[in-house]
Order: sequence, then structure tokens, then C-alpha cells
Amino acid sequence: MAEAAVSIREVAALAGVSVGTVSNVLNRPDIVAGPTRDRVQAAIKQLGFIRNESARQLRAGRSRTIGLVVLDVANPFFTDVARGVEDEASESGLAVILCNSDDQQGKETHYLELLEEHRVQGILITPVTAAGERLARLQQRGTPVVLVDSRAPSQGQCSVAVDDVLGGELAVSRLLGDGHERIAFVGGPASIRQVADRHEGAVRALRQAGRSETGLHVVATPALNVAAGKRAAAEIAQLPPPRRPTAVFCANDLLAMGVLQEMTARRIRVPESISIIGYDDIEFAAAAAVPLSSVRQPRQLLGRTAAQLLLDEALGAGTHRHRQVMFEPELVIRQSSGPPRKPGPAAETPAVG
Amino acid sequence: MAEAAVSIREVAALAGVSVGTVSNVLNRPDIVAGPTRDRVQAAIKQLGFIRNESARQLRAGRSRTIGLVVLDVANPFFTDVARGVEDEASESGLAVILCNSDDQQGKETHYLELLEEHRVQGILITPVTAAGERLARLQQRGTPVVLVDSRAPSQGQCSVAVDDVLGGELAVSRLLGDGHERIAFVGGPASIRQVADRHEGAVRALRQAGRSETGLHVVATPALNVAAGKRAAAEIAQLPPPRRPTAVFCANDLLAMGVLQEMTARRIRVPESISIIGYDDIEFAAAAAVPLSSVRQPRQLLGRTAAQLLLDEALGAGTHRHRQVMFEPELVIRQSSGPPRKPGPAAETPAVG
DNA sequence: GGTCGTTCGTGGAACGTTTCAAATATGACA
DNA sequence: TGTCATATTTGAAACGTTCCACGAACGACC
Repeated sequence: MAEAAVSIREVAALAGVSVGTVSNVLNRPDIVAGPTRDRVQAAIKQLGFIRNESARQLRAGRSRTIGLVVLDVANPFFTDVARGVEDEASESGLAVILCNSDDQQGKETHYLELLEEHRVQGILITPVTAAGERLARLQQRGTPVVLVDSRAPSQGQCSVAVDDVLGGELAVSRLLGDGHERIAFVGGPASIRQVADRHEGAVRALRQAGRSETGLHVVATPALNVAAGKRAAAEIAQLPPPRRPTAVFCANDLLAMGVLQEMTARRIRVPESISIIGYDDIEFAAAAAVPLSSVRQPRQLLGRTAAQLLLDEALGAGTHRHRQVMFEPELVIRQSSGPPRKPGPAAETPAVG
Repeated sequence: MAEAAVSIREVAALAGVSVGTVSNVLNRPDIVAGPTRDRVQAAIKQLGFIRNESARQLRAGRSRTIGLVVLDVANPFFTDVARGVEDEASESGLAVILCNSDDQQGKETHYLELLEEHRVQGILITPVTAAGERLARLQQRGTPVVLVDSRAPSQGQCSVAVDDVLGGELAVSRLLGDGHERIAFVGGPASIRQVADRHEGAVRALRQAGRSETGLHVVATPALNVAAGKRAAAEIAQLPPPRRPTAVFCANDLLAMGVLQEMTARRIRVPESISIIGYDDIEFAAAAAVPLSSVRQPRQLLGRTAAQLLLDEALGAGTHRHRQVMFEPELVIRQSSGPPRKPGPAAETPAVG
């Protein structure tokens, strides 16, 4: 079934020209005389010739792809980033190799090696931990690296991020402004930079409002998913109402959805009895039964911008200057948050049904 | 900054051996004498040598990657499939190039060309439409193709799918068994094979129960997302209660979540006033405020199996036989569906809070 | 009919591997 | 000491492109 792949040489033979000419038809058709070009193109069609990308890459020294290494492809945040990257890359005729590090150092290392062997134009990565050392070496060996959703530790690298501290501050400031006194922060592990920053922002908001930062009830979670959110909510719900927080700020939307679900299951009304603000503003946040208030990140833009920086570095003729881009997040208020209500008979706003 | 990439030749020079020996150290270390091997490995380390995958591929005639073309990376169904594919591929040391056709014929064609030029080991694809012709030609030229979530039209190809007709039948049979008399089907466009099959299954369930198939109230949607689900629900909600369906079967979970959200917003209780069953059983389905009943597909298994078939065809020494694998879906009942209740005061089961 | 420009086309080197037949070293044995 | 088998290493030919220095053909012009 598998016929021998046809090469440029056979095309040349059929068209009665040299291989160089076929190559020219392929890459610079304008410098080839009309009739010759037609003859070659006919031969290409007749033989079903397909360029061999490996050979081109070998000759060129670099492949026509870029690598994207994310922490979790199943997280809508990253699929949106990937989307932005892909759009930008395809405009330059590049393909994207998507790698899922799954938050594991080992897989990350494995993929970085693979990408370097593939001689990709460059790598976009959200590192598992601050992997500065390893990435810097990659860069020295000639593979540009752009950090996505992290700040570059030095001026020697490009990075694209969203100001997570500001995001945390926006969310908690709003809750304070709404009149909440007892606020919880749900998130973890604290070793994740995004989590730590969002927490820091929350603390900053408290300080600015003249509150003690010990007023923030921190509920640490082992992961950033729905199940962890549910467990955190169960913990909060057990507190007696006078001491229970009236608002929860979650480190991401998956957690927030877990919290929402558990509160709902326990007949604690959102937002009447407890307000919830999430982070990321994934599409499902707006579709939750109580649409989630959330801190929106420009996800696709993040991807696009990262890809642009990478391409500028990889293709730009030495004119590239490293930049650390920081976007601002935006607070989106929906129905899951509002001013606290005094306990009593059901409020007039529908809780969830 | 970018130092000249070091090749096998320089390693050989430093270690004082021939390039062939370096290649042997890399690929068949056991046939190289111990001391020589050590010397070469030291040289590799000292120079920071990285294999050039393009050159290997050129020599081998095939790359060490497989292509995966999906309709929508943002749909959790496909990210789970991708996950399965990736797990299986990485066990064989292959990388996955993930391509998003975005339901557009043009993008699909573009990516197929790109993958063929890359000489991938094979392609896994959920085609935009029945693209039998084009895919068959690909296969003839030597690139194995496995259809994912579609049935192969002929014996000449492998395919992996889930029995969507059965899935539809399971869902609607359950609703009938629960005592529902008026049932709606929400889904579209009907040109999508999955939608048509699930609808057919619903009709079959009605027939088996001795009902007229005209009893199914079909609400056509323009797409399979949350927004379309909301619009469909609004349409259903406008019907006067005596004629309004007491149960809705949706062609996928995104639609179902939209329906749930809109019903909830209109204070129509789920499942007391209306039952909902979705399709796919994505992770978010269980996390909805009213956990969704849904028809589960073995998503990761789908991906794994597809990859296995592909690898068997690509790597297996001519012993491959094409297979059309069909999995069975499984109905998962959660709180969004149940027996219909007579209208009246709030039932004892919590609706949504 | 030479000379000079253009316009096209040619032929072969190079990219970095792998593979394989052939060459060489090693050691056992008579 | 020579012979033979075995273990190791070598050297060169591919793989399919692109690139580039040349050459051929063709007019045009003096």
C-alpha cells in the first residue's frame, strides 16, 4: 500500500529539469520562466509530490515549529492561551507542538529535551517551578525561551504575565467595599507562584483598608481543582455562622466552582449567606448556576503576545530586545458576590433557583 | 549568544573516535566497548551535544511524531481524548502534534498537509465532515489514518467510536422508565453525525416503548455550546406547563449546562419541574450546581485506543489488520434527573439549594 | 561578428544522522 | 608463530532539501 515517497529528484526527471529548478519553483516561483514552471508544477501534481519537511529543516538548521509547554491541558485557562499561541504562530506559517508537563518536573524535562532535539524555533513555557537555570542554558545554546504567566527573573529573558497581586487586591478590595468583615482565602499549594501572589494581593487590600492582615482566614488546598474546592467549602461551612466568613476569594475558578457547589449542597445561599469570587474567568464560570464573579485574565492575548515576543526573538534579525510584559487583570462581578445580608428569612434575590 | 550547534562530528573528534562510533554509543551502547563508551559520553557532556532530530528523521524516512486533529481544543471532551493519545504515544517515545481544525474545512486541509510534510507516523482525526476521499488518499500515500469518534466508512481504515445511537437510547429509555411523558431533544446542527445518532437513539427508545416518535419535541440548536443551550431552554420554558416537556435530553453537556442555567434563572426547578440529561459526562457536569445526569463516554480510553491502533499500523511489521472499534456509553444518573413530580408546593428533594 | 547584459538553468556541495560492509584489534588455540 | 573466530571500530554512502557559483542562451548594440 505505502508507495515509495516521491522526491524532488523524480519530479525533476519527469519535468526534464534539474533538481535546483524544482526547488526554485517551490520556493521562488517568480525567478523561473513561465513554461518551465508550468511543466514542473504539472509533474508535481502528477506524481503527488509532498515536500519533506525533515530535509528542509536539516538544511535550514531550524524547524518550522515552536514548542508550548503548559501545566495542564485540561484547564480551560491553558487551552485559551494555547489558542492565542496557535493563531499567532500559524500567521507565520509555524506549527505548535503542545506539551503537557502535568505539573511534573520529570515530564517537563523530558519535553524540553524533545523540543531542543527538534530544533524548534523557540519555546513558550509555564515552568513547574522557577526553572531559571535550566531555561537559561537552553537559551544560551540558541533556543529562545519566553516565560508564560510568570515573570522572568532577569532581564535576559522575555516573559508575559498578568499581575496576580493586583488581581488579588481587586477581588478583596471589592469584598471589603461591599461591607464584608470576615473574608476567607482558598488556595494552594502556596509554592505555586500564582497562588502566593494572589494571596499577597488579598493581604495588601486588607492593609490598605486599615485592617489587620490576620483577618484573612486562609484555607489551604492541596490542588487547584473542583474537588479541593469542595473540601475547603466543607471546612468553612462547619464554622458557626457568627464566625463563618461571609465571603470567599478563591485562587482559581475551579476551586470557586467547588466551593459554590458544596455551599449550595449544604443550603448555604450564594451570595446571600456567602459571597464567592473566583479567578481566571473561564467560560464555565459564567455558566455556573450562580454565575461566578471572577478576576478575568486576558488569556488569548497572553498567548498571542508570548508568541509574538518569541517570534521577534527567533526571526527578528538580531534587533530583539527582551521585554517583560505585564497585563492587568479585570474584576468581573456577576451574581455570586454582593453585600452581606443579615441572616433571616430568604432574601428577595433568588439564591440558586 | 547562539553558539554554533555541536554535531556528532565534533563529539567524535574530541573523543578520538569515528562518527559511526558516536552514533553507536547513542543508539546501541551495548555494542561499544566500555572505555570507548565512557570517553564518548564524556565528550557529549562536555560539548553539550544535542541530537538533531531532523537529521534522524531524514535518515529514517519518518518522524517520531503523530498528528492529532480535533474539532475544538477548548471542549473538555477533546482535551481528555488528547490526554489519552499523549499517554499512549509517549510510551512509544513519540511526540504529538495537536491541531485544532476549529470545525473549518480549510484549517483541516491545511493541517493535514502540514502533517504529511512532516512525515508523521500517522494521523488521528475527527474529521469536519465525512472526508473519506481525502483521507483515503493520504493513507494510500503511506500515512496511516485512524478516525476518532467516527465510524470508518469502509474496512480500509481503523476507527474508534462510541455508540451514539445506544447512548441516546439509554438516556431516553431512562426518562421513559421514570415516567416522563413529554420529552424534548435539544441539539444541532443535525448535519453533525454525533447529533444525528443521538437523536436517532432517542427515537428508537420511544418506539421500543410503544410511543409515537412524534412525541419527541425537537429543539434544534445552531451549535453545541452553553449559549445555545440557554436559548433552547428559553424556548422550552415559554410553553405552558401542561404542554411543557418534563424532561430534556441534550446532545452534549455544554448544551445541558446552558439549559440548566436558564431553567434555574427562570425558577423552574431541576429536577422537580424538569429533568435534564446531558451527554459526554465532562468533568464540569458533575460540578454543576445541580450535578448533571449524563451519558458517559470513555474519553481517555477512546484516545488511547485510537493511538494504539495507529501505532500498530505504523510500527507493526505488516501484520496490521484494520479494525472498527465501538465502545458502549454508560448512563450516569445524578441529581438533574428523576421521576416527574406533580406541580405543587416545593418537593422535599432540594432543587438546587 | 565580437562584446556585454540579462535571464534561466545546472550541478554539486552541504546539512547531521544512521547503516553496513570492510578493516582492524584481540585472544584462544594448535 | 601462525590461524581463525570474535569483538570492536572505521569510512563512506545514503536520506531530500536548499543554496550558490557558474555556464548557456539570447538579444542588443557598436
